[in-house]
Amino acid sequence: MDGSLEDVLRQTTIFRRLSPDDRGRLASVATVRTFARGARLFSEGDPSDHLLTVINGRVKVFKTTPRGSDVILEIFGPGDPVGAVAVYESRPYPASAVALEATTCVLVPRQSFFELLETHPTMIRGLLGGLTLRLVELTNRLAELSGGRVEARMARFFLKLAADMGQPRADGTFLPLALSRQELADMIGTTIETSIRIMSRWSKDDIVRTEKDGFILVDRARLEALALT
Amino acid sequence: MDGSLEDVLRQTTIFRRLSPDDRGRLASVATVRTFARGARLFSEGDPSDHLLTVINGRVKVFKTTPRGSDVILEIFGPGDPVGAVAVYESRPYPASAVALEATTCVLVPRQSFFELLETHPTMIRGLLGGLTLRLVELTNRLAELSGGRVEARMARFFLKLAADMGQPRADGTFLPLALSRQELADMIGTTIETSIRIMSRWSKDDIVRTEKDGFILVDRARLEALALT
DNA sequence: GAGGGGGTATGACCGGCGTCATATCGACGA
DNA sequence: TCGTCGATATGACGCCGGTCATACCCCCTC
Repeated sequence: MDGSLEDVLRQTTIFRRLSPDDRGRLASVATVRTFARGARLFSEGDPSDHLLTVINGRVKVFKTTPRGSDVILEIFGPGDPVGAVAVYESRPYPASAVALEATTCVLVPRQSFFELLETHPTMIRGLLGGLTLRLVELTNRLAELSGGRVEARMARFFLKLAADMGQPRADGTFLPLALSRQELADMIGTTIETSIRIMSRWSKDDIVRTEKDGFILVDRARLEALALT
Repeated sequence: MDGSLEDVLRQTTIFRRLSPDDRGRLASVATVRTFARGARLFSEGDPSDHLLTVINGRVKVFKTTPRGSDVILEIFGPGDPVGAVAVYESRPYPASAVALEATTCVLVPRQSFFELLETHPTMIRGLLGGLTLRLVELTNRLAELSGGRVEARMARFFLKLAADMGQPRADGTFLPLALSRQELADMIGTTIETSIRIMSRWSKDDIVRTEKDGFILVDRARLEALALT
C-alpha cells in the first residue's frame, strides 16, 4: 500500500519534486480517504487540520458571497492540493469544498506536515512555487471576472479549458469535464438561466456541444471571435 | 543608514518576523529607491529582478483586462511587498505597478534574496505566511466582485476601508486615502460614470463625503444597509 | 403508475448600468 | 488671457442579463 501511495505522491504537482526519501517520509504519515459525490471535504471556517490532495475524482472549491450565491474558485482534479493555503498558515479554511463525484484523497495531518517542513527545508521551495502559481491564476481570474459580457467570458473560459485539457477529435476539441449549467454559471459569475441560454444558442449554432461526459468545441474560430467581444 | 533600513524592514509585514541577524543580512543587500507620482515600478511581463517593498507612499498594482480596461488588484502602502509573488518564482510580473504618489521602496535583488533563502531557511516560514494571507484576501475579492449591485459593492468597499484604516472624527469616520473616481471604479469593477453617479448621490444624501485627502463616512448605518442590498 | 426531485430549457418583464455626449471647473503652460 | 488637459458631473438611450414563472425530461422511490 505504501508503495502505491508513494507513486501517487509523485504524480501530484505539489510533491513531485521531493526527493524519494522525503516522499517516503510523507507517505508514512499520510492516509487515504474517499468522499461520495456531494460530500463535504470541509466548510468555510472549519479548522484546517488536514492537507488534502486529490488522487482521483473532482473537487469543487467555492465561496459563498455575502448575498448567498456561490463562486467556484477552483475545480481540482487528480494531483491537485485542496486547501493547502489554509493548512500552511494554520488558519480556518477560507472557502468550502465538496466532491463533484466519488473522490479519493490523500490526507496529511497538519501536525505531521509541519514537522516534515521543519526537518526538511528543501520541501518548502516547492511549496512556494505552488503558492505563487495559484496567486497568479487568481489574479487572472480577478481580471477576467470583472466586467465584460457574459458570453465573452464564457467563450474565454472554454478556450482556456481547451488549452489546459483539450483532446483533439475528429469533430472538434473534446473537454473531458462534465459540468452542470449551474457550475458553469458559478465559474464565470452569472446565473444558471443565462448560462443555459448561451449554451443552448451555441448548441444550435454548432459552436459548443454538451455531451454526457464533457463538452466538444466544434467551432473554435467562432469562440475566439466571441472572446474578443 | 543601515540602522534606519533595519528599522524599516522590521515594520514590513513580510520581514517583521525575521530574527535580527536575518534582518541585518537582508539590509546589507537591499537598496532604497524613490519613484515619482505616476512612475512605473514595473510592467506586466517584465522580468522580476527585484523584490520591492514600500516604505512610504502608495503603489497601485493593476492588470489590464483582455478588453483594455484596468482592474486594480491591490493598493499597497508602507510595509507592503510589491510583486513578491513573481520574484519567488522567477517568473515575469503578472501585473503592472505604478506609484500613486511619491513613493520610496526597498529593493532586494532577486539573486541576493535567493541566496539568503538558501542559507537561512527560517526566513521562508514568514514568507509562506505572507503569501497565504494574500491568497485569502484575493479569494475574498473574487467572491466580492462577481455579481451584486455596484452600489452594494461600493458600500462594502468603504466599510472594509473603514475597518482597516478608519479614523473616528466628530463628523464621522475619516478614511485617509485619496482615490480618484476612476480608481474607485477600478477597485470595485465598474465604470467611472457609475462610480461618479453613486458618489454624487451619496454626497447629496450625506452618506459619504469626498475631501481633499480622503473620504468621510457620515452615515455608517445607511452604508451597512446598502451593503446588504 | 404516481409522485417527487434535480437538471435543462424558454419566454416575459424590466431595471441597473454601460455607452455616448456634453458641460463645468481647476491646474498648468505658452 | 487664452487654450488645453484631466477630473468631476449629469442627462439620454439602449440592451444585457437578472428575476420570475412555467414546462419538459430523466431517474429514482414508493
